[in-house]
Amino acid sequence: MNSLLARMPRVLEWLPQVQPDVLCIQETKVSEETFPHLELQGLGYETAAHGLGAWNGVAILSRVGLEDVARGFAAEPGFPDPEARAIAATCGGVRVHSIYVPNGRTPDSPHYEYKLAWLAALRDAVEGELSGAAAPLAILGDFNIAPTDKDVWDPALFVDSTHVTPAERDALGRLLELGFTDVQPRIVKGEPFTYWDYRAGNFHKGFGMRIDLVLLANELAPKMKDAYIDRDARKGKKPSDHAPVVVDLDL
DNA sequence: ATGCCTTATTTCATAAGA
Repeated sequence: MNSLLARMPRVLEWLPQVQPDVLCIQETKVSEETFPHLELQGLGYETAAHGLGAWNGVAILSRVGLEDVARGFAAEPGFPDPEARAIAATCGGVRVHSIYVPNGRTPDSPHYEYKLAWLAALRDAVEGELSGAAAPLAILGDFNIAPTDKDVWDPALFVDSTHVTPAERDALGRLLELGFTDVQPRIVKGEPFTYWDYRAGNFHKGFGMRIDLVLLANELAPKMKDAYIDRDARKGKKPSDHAPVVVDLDL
């Protein structure tokens, strides 16, 4: 979102147009009290938000039920206190997680160690949830990891940079090993990207990354009918720097 | 045209994003 409040005009246009049953958003930059619950409920969605204020913030919108909301997860690391980076709810028979993985900044930064610790703790929390889970899991959000070199516009520029290091990719791999599929959306204009920096005309040059992922429990993957990146949402007036990933499941 | 950073805040400068 890069601020839900700043993005509301786009959200109010996009939601009725695409009409997802469930929407997971990240970087809302808004507290739960200030979250625009009523406006979104007016479009037919239940809302669950987790936010502490100016930074981070995650939420789930659903029109197919929103039950057993959990904010954060077991043993979630902080910097130093836990931030608002994870929320989960059961929607239409799927246990949905909306997550915002710490950025990491640079591999020599304490924020990078925090990122790896957070990912390891998320993996453990998901493993715990899988034992005796009543509903299949889906983990969606801004992972701040490009899974492969194909997921960045110029891998040579990213050597030794955050988002592509083996440690980050391994952390994602350990999550996937629990039984998840990294959904590969349809390619639009030859790009698999979900994020383009605002600066230097990167969007128009095709300088992007695929860092917003949808991880489906392997049992859900065969039920997927379509997946695409809504690249058009990155265009126009006051867009986010990320584009939505849309996944269609036949449940 | 898709159009060359944006947002929030301890606000007119800085931190953060990735």
